[in-house]
Parts: sequence; structure tokens; C-alpha cells
Amino acid sequence: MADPLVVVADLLAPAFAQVAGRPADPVVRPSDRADAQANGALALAKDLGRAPRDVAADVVAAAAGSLAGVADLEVAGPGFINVTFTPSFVAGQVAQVAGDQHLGVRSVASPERVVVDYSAPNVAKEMHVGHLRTTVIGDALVRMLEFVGHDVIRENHLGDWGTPFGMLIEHLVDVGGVEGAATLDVRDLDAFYKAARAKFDADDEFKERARNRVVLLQSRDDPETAQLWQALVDQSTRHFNELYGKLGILLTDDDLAGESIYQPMMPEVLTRLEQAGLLQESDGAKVVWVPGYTNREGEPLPLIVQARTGGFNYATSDLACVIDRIERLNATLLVYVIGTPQAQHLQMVWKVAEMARWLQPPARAVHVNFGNVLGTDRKMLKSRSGDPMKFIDLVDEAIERGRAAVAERSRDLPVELQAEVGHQIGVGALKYAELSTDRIKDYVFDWDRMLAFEGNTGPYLQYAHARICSIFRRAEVERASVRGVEPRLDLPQERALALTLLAFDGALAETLERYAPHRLCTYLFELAQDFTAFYEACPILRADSDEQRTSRLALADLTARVLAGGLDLLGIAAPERM
RNA sequence: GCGCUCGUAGCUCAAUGGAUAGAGCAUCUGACUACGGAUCAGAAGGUUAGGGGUUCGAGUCCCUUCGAGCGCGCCA
Repeated sequence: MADPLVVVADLLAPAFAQVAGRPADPVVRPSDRADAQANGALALAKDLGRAPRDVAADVVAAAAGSLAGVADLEVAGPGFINVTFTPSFVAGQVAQVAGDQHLGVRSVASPERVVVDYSAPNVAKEMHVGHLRTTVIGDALVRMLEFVGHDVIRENHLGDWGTPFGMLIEHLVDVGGVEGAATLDVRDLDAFYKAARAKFDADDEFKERARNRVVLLQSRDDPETAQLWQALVDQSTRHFNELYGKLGILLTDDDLAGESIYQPMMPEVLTRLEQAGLLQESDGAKVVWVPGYTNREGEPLPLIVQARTGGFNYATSDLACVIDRIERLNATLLVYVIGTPQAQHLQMVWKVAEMARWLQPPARAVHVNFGNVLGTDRKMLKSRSGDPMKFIDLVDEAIERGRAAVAERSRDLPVELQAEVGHQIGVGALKYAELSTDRIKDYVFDWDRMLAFEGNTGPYLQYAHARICSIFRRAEVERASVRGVEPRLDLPQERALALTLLAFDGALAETLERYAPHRLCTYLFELAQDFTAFYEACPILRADSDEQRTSRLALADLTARVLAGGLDLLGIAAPERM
């Protein structure tokens, strides 16, 4: 309960209720013109048919004198109530946060079981920039949801099923079968896929083999086919895991929930749709008509759950997936971190799941969508060959650039640390660039900017953190020793830093409400800026007195912990030296 | 044709319907021996694509025009 906004909201609630003549909650928000601003009077004035200023004045009068920790309440503008805290109140709150393992972040009132579906690469296909987005954003959300107390299940919805596997498996047979899989160059899965596709298109005999192989695969009772399929999956996941490892992504083999595992459930999905009276036939296919959706000709648009040929498709498997997550995993919140182009498909699947009463309150599904990654030419980011940029190339280049920067600028860093720190900086820059802008919009990918180490970048935040660690090294003071200290907030920079430190909880809450990691990034950037301003204006090691020095060390320590903690929630390392 | 998303400073981006639209980069002016200069203080830079509407109040909501991108029946 350290967030001053919450404290003020609680304190003002009785005054609002008194003026309203009924329970009424103030809307309290941060403000750059005061410590906090309550603007509930504006909405209240409408209900009461009175002037906002008068209502605000009444609230202030009703609250006057009863607010511990508040130095001033002032009616401003069209009816805002500006709140200014007493320095001792702010200092006390900071000391409380500093003494809290959780850095003042409240856990959610009612923890839920949450499934986060993210990354979802395809077997025998190279991951590209699109996967970078879902992987980095999804991973950050997982960390944050867990931090506030939810029970989070990660699911990597691997693309490991479907008709392409006929040609992939036959191609694997041609290049050496199961033993051949081990020798595949995992760095060039696309070449494998393309070779298979080329043969499929050019060679009728191969095409026939591929079709037969799909039948064998789907029958699920041919050991040789299963073995070949497994070899492809294993080889691919090895590659994915290598990437996740380099990038510091939480996903492991335990989180794999590929499309293949839902195949056995497909007939049941149809049966249950039938029982619910939703299943219809159209042009020989089994479909569910979804209200509100039309096709090119303006006719109703169905969700096809069984093709004319009898095969199931991804709509069916996504429905099975919803059932599985709700009924087997007991999840109440399904988070899908998937690109915007899938929006209509997901909406239709969920609509059907609702109509069938599989997906109903409290359970609900959320689409955490995201825009495209563009090159500096404002067109989709492509490699030189014209294909989408490979994920692995981006990660490797980030690491390389991070290391180059460290080698150039951190010569005094022990050599054995340089490679590690360079890696952390490169990966941090890449991830921060992904996370720091509104995910819905397209964003421009620019190495030079993300690694410029200036402005709103990962390295800037890491630098601010490393500087604080450096202060403690020089001061030869144990970080933990200043942790109970209540800081003195004499200078404006000290006060500003303290207030920003207290806003961590609110920033994280807003981030999760909107599934918008860039909110947390913006907060951390402001915190780092406030710290450097404080750092310039308030000498720490050369403070006027021991008391002041300890006070400032305490502020510095808490800043470092919030920075490192916040970066950790984004999946970014905070090295102590760089 | 229908539908969805986006359009904010030269560039890259912020802004739960709230006061004078904020940062960073680039540009310009500065900073006692640099507690780590990967820094800080300041200046300049805007008809929020155009038009209309709702509201006490609109970058934000609604309508419309223009521009960019994406999706729309048996691939996933």
C-alpha cells in the first residue's frame, strides 16, 4: 500500500461520498503539476448538475484537515483537485517500499490461472522477425503476470502438424531419414523447407509420396512415420531452444504444446459442436456459421471445422485448444500473443467457443496483437534475399554489436566479463526496442538507434543501474545496510526521484491492464532520467553530512533495485558493470 | 466490394476523454578536477493527415475524405 495514488484515493473516498450523497470513488492520477491529481469531481458534477469547480471545492472542504500526509489540496483548472504530499509522508513511503522485497508492488487481489500462448514457431521452418515480436512480448508478459501473483502456464503452440509434413517427411527420407536429420544444418531450416517444396511442385512422383505420407502420419499407427516426424520436431526444437537460450527466453521443452497434441481431440470437438446444435454442412464441409462475419460476396462467413476431404484444420485445433486450456488446465484467462492478421480468425474461434459455452465468464480470451517490423525504408523488414529477416540473424547481430560496443568503450572491464556484458547489452537493446513502443503499431527497426545508448534505450537503463552499483563499490558500503533508512528529501531532485520510485506499482498495474509493456519501459526510462538528474545535483559520496550521504545512498539503492527489477520483468539483464 | 489496424516536431516515439500535446535523436547554447561524459542544464522545433459531429472539455469517441498496411470458405 505504498503507492501514494492509492493512499490518496482511499483518503479522499469519504469526502467524495459525502459530497455525492452516495458512495463515490475519486479518480486519482499522477500529474506533472502536483504530486497527484483527483479529477473525480468532473464526472460527479455531471451527475449532480453542478459546476465542477464547486463540487471540487466542496470535496476539498469535506476532506480538509483529515488527510494525514497531505500538505495541500487545491482546486485547479476546470475542477481538478491537486494533491501535494508532505515530505515526511513521501520519505516514509519510500522507506516502506525499500523494506519490501516486492518493491511496493501489490499482488493481485484474486490470482488467476493464466495461459500465455506465445512464440509458436513452425517445425522445419526458420523463425523470422514476426516470431521475435511474439516471443519477446509474450515472455515479458509471463514474467509480469507471475510477479503480481498469477499462476501462469506458458504454452508454445508449435506448428508441428498439417499437410506440409507429408513433403517434409519424404524429403527427410531422401536426405538420409532419421540419421540424416541429425546432420541437418539447423541454421538453415528454410533451405530444407524450400527444397521439399520445390520437389513437391516439380515432381509428381514425390507429390504422390507426400500425400501418402500425410495419410500415414494422420493415421498415427505407422512407427516409421512417427519416428521421422519426431526427428524433424526434435531437430527443430533444438534450434529453437538454442535461440531461446541466447535470448534469455523462459520457454523450455516442458512448455511445448504443438498442434499435434490436439489432433486426438478433434473428433470430440465436432461431436460437441453437433450436440450444441451449431454444426452445419456447407459445400460438403462441416462448418459453424458465425454471426456478424461475411465474405467477399457479402454472404455469411462460416468457421470451417472439417474440410470437404474430411480433414481437420487449424480452426478445429484452436477450438480444441480453448477446451483444453479451460477444462484441463482450469485457466480463466487465455492470452494469445499473436500478430494482428490473425485477429478475425481468433475472434471467430472464440465466438464459436462462446456459443458452445466452453468459453464463458469468468473465463475469457485476450488477443495481444502486434504490428509489423519495418526497415528504415518503412517497408517490411526483409533480408537481402527478399525473405523476412531471420530471427537468428537478428539475435546474433545484436550480440555481436553489443560485444563490439563493450570492447570499444569498456576497456577497463575485466576481459572475462566483456563477452558476457556485451551479450547482455546487445540482447537488452534488441528486446527493449521491441518492448518500448506501443505493440499495436508497426515499428521501425534500426540497429543504430537501439544501440545508440542514448535516449529511451535498453543500454541507457543498464548504464544508470551500473553507475549506481559503481557508487556503492567506491563507497565500500553494503547495499543492504542502507535499506531501512528513511531518506531526507530536501532538494527538488530528491523529491522527484522519490515520487517516481513510488510509482512503480501503478506503472506495472497499468502495463498489465493493457498488456502494454511499453508502459513499464516508459516508467523505467523516466526513473533513470530522474536518477541521473538527482545524481548530477546531489553529491552522494561528497555529501555534506553522514546523514545526507546515507539518505542519498538509500535512494540510489532503491533506484537500482527498481531498475534491475523492472528490467528483469522485461527479460533484460542489469549488469553491475559495463 | 466488405471488414480491421495505423496516420502526432525534420526523424523515432509517448500522452486511463482532462489544464499550455510530452520525451529521445538530430540542430543550437552551456556544464566547478567526469561520486562512470554511454552524463546533465537549457533553446528551438506542432493547424495531432483534411473536414464535420458528440462533450463543460477531443490527438483520444462518432461520421466522412485522403494516405499506408493487413484480412476476407475448405493452408496454418
